[in-house]
Amino acid sequence: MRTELQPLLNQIQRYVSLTEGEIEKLLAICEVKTFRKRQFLDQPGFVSGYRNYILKGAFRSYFIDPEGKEHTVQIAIEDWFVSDFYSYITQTPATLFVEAQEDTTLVQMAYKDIEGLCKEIHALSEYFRITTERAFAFSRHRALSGISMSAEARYLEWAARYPEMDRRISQKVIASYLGMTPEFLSKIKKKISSEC
Amino acid sequence: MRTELQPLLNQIQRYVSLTEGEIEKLLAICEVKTFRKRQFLDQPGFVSGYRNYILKGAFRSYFIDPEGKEHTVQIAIEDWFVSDFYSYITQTPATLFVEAQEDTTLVQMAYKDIEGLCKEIHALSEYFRITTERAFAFSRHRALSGISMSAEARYLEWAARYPEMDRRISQKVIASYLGMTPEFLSKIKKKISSEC
DNA sequence: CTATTATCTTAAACTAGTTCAAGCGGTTTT
DNA sequence: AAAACCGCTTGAACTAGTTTAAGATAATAG
Repeated sequence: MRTELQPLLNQIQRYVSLTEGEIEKLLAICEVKTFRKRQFLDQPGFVSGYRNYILKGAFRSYFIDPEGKEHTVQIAIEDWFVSDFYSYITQTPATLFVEAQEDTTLVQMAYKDIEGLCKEIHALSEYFRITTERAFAFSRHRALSGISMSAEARYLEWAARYPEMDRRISQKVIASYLGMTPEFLSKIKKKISSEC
Repeated sequence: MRTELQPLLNQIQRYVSLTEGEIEKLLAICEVKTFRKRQFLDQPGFVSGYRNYILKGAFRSYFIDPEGKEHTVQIAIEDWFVSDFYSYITQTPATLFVEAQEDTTLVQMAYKDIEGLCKEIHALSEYFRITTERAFAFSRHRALSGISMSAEARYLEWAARYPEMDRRISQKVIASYLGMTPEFLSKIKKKISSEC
């Protein structure tokens, strides 16, 4: 077996158990790919064809609004799935850029292969049902707790929760992820460091 | 068969097909309940026990932030599912109020019954997998397209998309759903009506 | 039908965060 | 080693949306 795929199998088997035969079928649709820093995984105009599970590295997804401003939608490192999920689910052209922030290795599973296997393997369908329900619930929950927070509180909470990302990702990207200007984040960091 | 449950079956069979036996098992876990205007379906401190599918009426879910302000999270009418989804999924006490906006009839399916049936019936697991994936993708997509919009643009787009809700739901609730003060929404509506 | 309470409107003062602009180090390209 | 570029900082002017407050209108209970 390709041991490099073990992290993906571990992730899935945290939620469901697969038989030997099912594991084999799953591994058969997996492909490992590498991306260089600044390379795009998805980009506007192209349909997002894969679910991508990060083995090593970091990605971010972002879009550019009508006034030309960048908005970072997701920051993903090891053990996260990343893509323009709307494009993947609807199989229509992407609106997001999904860009490597470091040299990255990931596992790709094609849309049709996943859909086929979900129809065939009940446990896999359950894996995606359960994890997507959880991801949906958590994402809403997080969005809500952010709603009544100041920009400073949002940054402090996020940095405490994802110190690894705070270290590896540029301040400009973090600001656009947290919904503020880089200038304002700079001011916040100055204030924080002067306070303690 | 209980014909009042037909809308729910239609909704499910838009995505998957169920055998006669599967339909029977599903209907066996469904209960129809009615709520009076202003009655709570979920509230902070109590675990959300059901998936609720609205047959007739309207609900909204909201929370109260540390400064005492209400934020409406979801507005739901006929054919929508409604609950404190985070509480339902994690089976921990709710943080949201889910309150009837009109006298409402809905179908309730208990958490344990659903989880049991999803393990048993592959098609049902697929129904929830597919619809949750879509709901997740669409909710992110909508959140993004709202990000770079003014309060006025958000209201105009929302009202054009959900005219029915715009008619039935109070302006105060709509404002808190769209993330602005009722005063500001009032100004927007005045401006709109003076423009055309 | 009347009293009460909630919703909607309007306007003036206010603020969190943006925009613009300029300068500073570091790093990639030539 | 220069040139061009990128990310970070700093400050002053600005604005979309909030806050506060008070009056007008509508809904609901008794």
